[in-house]
Amino acid sequence: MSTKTDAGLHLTETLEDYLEIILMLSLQMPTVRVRDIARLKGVRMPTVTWALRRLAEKQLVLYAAREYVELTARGGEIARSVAGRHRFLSAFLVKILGVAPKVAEKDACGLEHHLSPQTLDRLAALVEYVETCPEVQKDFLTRFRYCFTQPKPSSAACRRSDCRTDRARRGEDPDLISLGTLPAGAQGTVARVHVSVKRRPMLIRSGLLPGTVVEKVSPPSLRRPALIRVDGQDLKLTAAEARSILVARIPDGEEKTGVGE
Amino acid sequence: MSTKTDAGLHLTETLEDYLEIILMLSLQMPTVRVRDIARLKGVRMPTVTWALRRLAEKQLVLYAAREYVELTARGGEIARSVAGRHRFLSAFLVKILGVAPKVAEKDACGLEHHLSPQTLDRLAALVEYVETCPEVQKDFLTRFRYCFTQPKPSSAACRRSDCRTDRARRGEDPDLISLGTLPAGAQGTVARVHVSVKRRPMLIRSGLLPGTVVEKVSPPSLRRPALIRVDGQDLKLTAAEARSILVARIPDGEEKTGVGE
DNA sequence: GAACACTGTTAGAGCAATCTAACAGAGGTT
DNA sequence: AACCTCTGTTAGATTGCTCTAACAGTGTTC
Ligand SMILES: [Mn+2]
Ligand SMILES: [Mn+2]
Ligand SMILES: [Mn+2]
Ligand SMILES: [Mn+2]
Repeated sequence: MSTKTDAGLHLTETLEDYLEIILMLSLQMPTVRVRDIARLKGVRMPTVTWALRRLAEKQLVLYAAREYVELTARGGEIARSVAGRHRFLSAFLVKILGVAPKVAEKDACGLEHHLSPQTLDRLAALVEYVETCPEVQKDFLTRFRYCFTQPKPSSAACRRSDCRTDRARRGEDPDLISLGTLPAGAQGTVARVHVSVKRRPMLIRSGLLPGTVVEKVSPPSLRRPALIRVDGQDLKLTAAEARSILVARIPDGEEKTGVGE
Repeated sequence: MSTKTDAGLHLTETLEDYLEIILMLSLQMPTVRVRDIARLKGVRMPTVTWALRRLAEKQLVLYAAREYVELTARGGEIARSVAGRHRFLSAFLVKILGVAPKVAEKDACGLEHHLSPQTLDRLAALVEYVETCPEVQKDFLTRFRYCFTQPKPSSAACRRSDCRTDRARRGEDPDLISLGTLPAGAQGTVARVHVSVKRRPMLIRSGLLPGTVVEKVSPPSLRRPALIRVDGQDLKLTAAEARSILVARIPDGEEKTGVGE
């Protein structure tokens, strides 16, 4: 029964968070006080007073000075929607991706304000798919963890004749090639960063994300460090890292220019 | 070679966006002008002047009044990192989730500022896994689309003896039960919202996300509309919808209270 | 009943990010 | 030389969100 009175109501991240917090508190305690909101949000009380006035103006809370705070029907609707996205995202990060709960909690609370209905729907679909489709579900997550939680990239755990990553590293995959063997001047799009769990986040942060176009600068070698260029930035990799990063080679003549629109 | 001079540099979303835009422009044109930044960001020129001064203070751009703008080494590093997240997220939304490119573009630009390194790493891992692991990859995305793009929930496309969703709807799955047959007063966690592509986003937005605890209010029936409660909010479903929403039943005595921390 | 503790509001300030209006420089036109 | 156009800056106002300092109400304690 979502009344279509949405007309031009733009809530800022901050105000959405206040609504979410008021909902949380109203489920935990009989009455919601300014003090509790302030504590949970990590701000001072006058700031909460300010926010409550804004929310009351927009008819999202019932608020009179010095009285308890209550969500209106509309406010509760929005609060539940924000809280729902928060809970869902947090669960997705922890249960599917394996992010640490505390980090997931914080990220979820930042991300929750930037998901369009369509993206939310599709992300929910992915989770439903992974968790209910038998062909995928049998051990989708188990294998995921198995392949991405090994401390060392070439640990025996992942040495399987049917593992595409390993086959590519042995040069047996027609479509993937390691950065070690990619010729100088050639380009590829990153497909797999199969390095130690320790070093991975650092490389990821340097821009080695799946789909990123990289150019090999140094000549191919399995023994020597490799120099590559990603988004116009030079990056030096150890020989082992270069061997463990797999790319889909871009044919000569179809070179891409970094960040292009 | 990321110098660890990160010490206490908190960039706001806005300033990150300016850096990203300056990088884009510097790759498209020989010199970056205030005018172009303003146009791309959708703001007026004085606003850009203001932003450039802030960025220059933080040593992220080289900027002198009336001169062309350039990223410093540090500024370029951050800009590439933001642009990388943007590109990656956008590709994830479009290529994996199937979100419309325009929507994906906008969402990505909002989400890019709220991903911790760990979450980014794990999300990248998921993409690498889906795209390179043969057991999963063979037709992971094909099946995903196949199961979630059908206009009608019970279209023949998804009627397969081994499809868990269909088995559950026929009452043959031990762990999943439809909201139609869930008894009054019983609780379950949403596992699958298998309704028409048209109606799905509306239900999703009403809070029917995977993992959400719902309570059945009306008695079980395959023919009559169902009344359920999600996060303390009542929701009415058509009989067909109720039959197509599958939940994992929560045993009596282990009831959960909505949003709890 | 006076002192104290706790909660919450008011007043006033500051920073981030945006706008409009007005002005300044630089080049091209007549 | 005078004028026009394009670009960019300055100045000043505005909105959102936060703070501190001071004050007000309410209840507890001695
Ligand atoms: Mn939030
Ligand atoms: Mn939140
Ligand atoms: Mn952005
Ligand atoms: Mn962006």
